[in-house]
Amino acid sequence: MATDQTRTAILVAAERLYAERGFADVTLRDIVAAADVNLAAVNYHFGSKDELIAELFVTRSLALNRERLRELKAAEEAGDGRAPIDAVLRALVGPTLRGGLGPDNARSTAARFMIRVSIESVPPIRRIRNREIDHLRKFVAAMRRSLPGVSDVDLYWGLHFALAMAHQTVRDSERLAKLSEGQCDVDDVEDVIERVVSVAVMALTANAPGKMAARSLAR
Amino acid sequence: MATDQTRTAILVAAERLYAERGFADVTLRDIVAAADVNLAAVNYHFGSKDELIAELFVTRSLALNRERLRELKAAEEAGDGRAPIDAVLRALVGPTLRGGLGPDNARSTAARFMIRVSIESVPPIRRIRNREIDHLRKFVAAMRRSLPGVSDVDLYWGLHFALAMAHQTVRDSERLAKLSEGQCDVDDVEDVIERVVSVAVMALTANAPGKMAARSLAR
DNA sequence: CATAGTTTCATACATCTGTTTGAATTGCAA
DNA sequence: TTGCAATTCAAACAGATGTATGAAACTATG
Repeated sequence: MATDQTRTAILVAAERLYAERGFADVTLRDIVAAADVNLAAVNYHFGSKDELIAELFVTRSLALNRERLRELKAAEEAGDGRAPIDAVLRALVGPTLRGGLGPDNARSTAARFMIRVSIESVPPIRRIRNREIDHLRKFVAAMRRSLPGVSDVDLYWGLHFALAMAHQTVRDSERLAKLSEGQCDVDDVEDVIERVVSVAVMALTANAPGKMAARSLAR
Repeated sequence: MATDQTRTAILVAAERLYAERGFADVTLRDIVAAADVNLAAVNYHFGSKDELIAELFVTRSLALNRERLRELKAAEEAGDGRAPIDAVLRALVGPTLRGGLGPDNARSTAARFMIRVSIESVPPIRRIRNREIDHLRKFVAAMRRSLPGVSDVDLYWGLHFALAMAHQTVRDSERLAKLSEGQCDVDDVEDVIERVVSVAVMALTANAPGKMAARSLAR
């Protein structure tokens, strides 16, 4: 039995390589070299390169969604089914940021792999990725419960912007670090989370009661 | 002379294909087929595939930066060297959003190409891309003039978030459209610009006077 | 120990990639 | 028209890539 040593070694090596260098220039031979297994092992255990990628993605995708929903549920239960909006947003962007930022050795390859996925959009994944919509809808619902006065359109935009900020921060934390010459500490993960969440909260609540408040300000 | 018909045809075809399908799976043969020229033409006119990509990127990058700075200058001149913050941000994200959104036939392939670049980070481009930092610094300076009370760190984060929202909106407007079942109209470009700008303005001004206002709210 | 099933391995295969080559064609000046 | 340089073209090249094959090695069960 041996717990599928080879299979596991391939999965680990592939995820690390994809996370580091992207899908474009990681070959099967790179993977098997890193995993120290035979070239044919990938096709034997997974069928094809695409199926290997798909399995990685499905696994990580489910794990990320599970973690998000776990945090959301905890927040909603603490508030009798209605979580404060910042808690909802924290459950949405927290897992991604926690995994993707921090000192190099602290970042999970899993999270960086997921970022790659969200960036490069390789064919075997594009098909699976539609399920993400259903997952996000659950957060829209939680946001609606939290902010009954806000229109759906604004909720969608708020969620969209929150994810945008979280993603871009993980994807290109290097540019921000360079631009700010180290003044923006992207390794202080909890601070980053609070920044993203607070901006998203403002976006959602600014024009909640009176509407048009901040919007007209920006005209 | 013939104004380099072949050269131009290649550039046009390559930009369109890269914008549509990304760098990963667009081959030289795809490009020459779309441009209706001989396979060897790319190497004859550009030297290599990488140099073709680099030329496209440099051209578009300069054009985008020029347009941003033009809008910034116009705004600052209108205000005696100090533009309101929303005008600065509009100059930053406007050109990108205007080119990358709107009905299909209105989107410039140039803008979509630039989005691809910002996503996929192919080697020949990664080297050139450092100049972007210098360009962004000019906007940080303008933001500092506009909001003298805001700390540099907050300015950097504000710029970062503004670009994040703009980019993600162009990159994945499809997901937002699907999620909202068409309720979020990403084709209304000016509305999108105002949304992005207004959120970024809030992020920058919320804790400007008293500090900690919104941050503590989100705790 | 023998045997059946699983897994590993070296190797080969077909295809696709960017690039090169050298001849053919074109455009234009003398 | 002639001659020369610039451009186009078909063809080939070398290298890399994902996959397939069939023999070898291993594992565990009877």
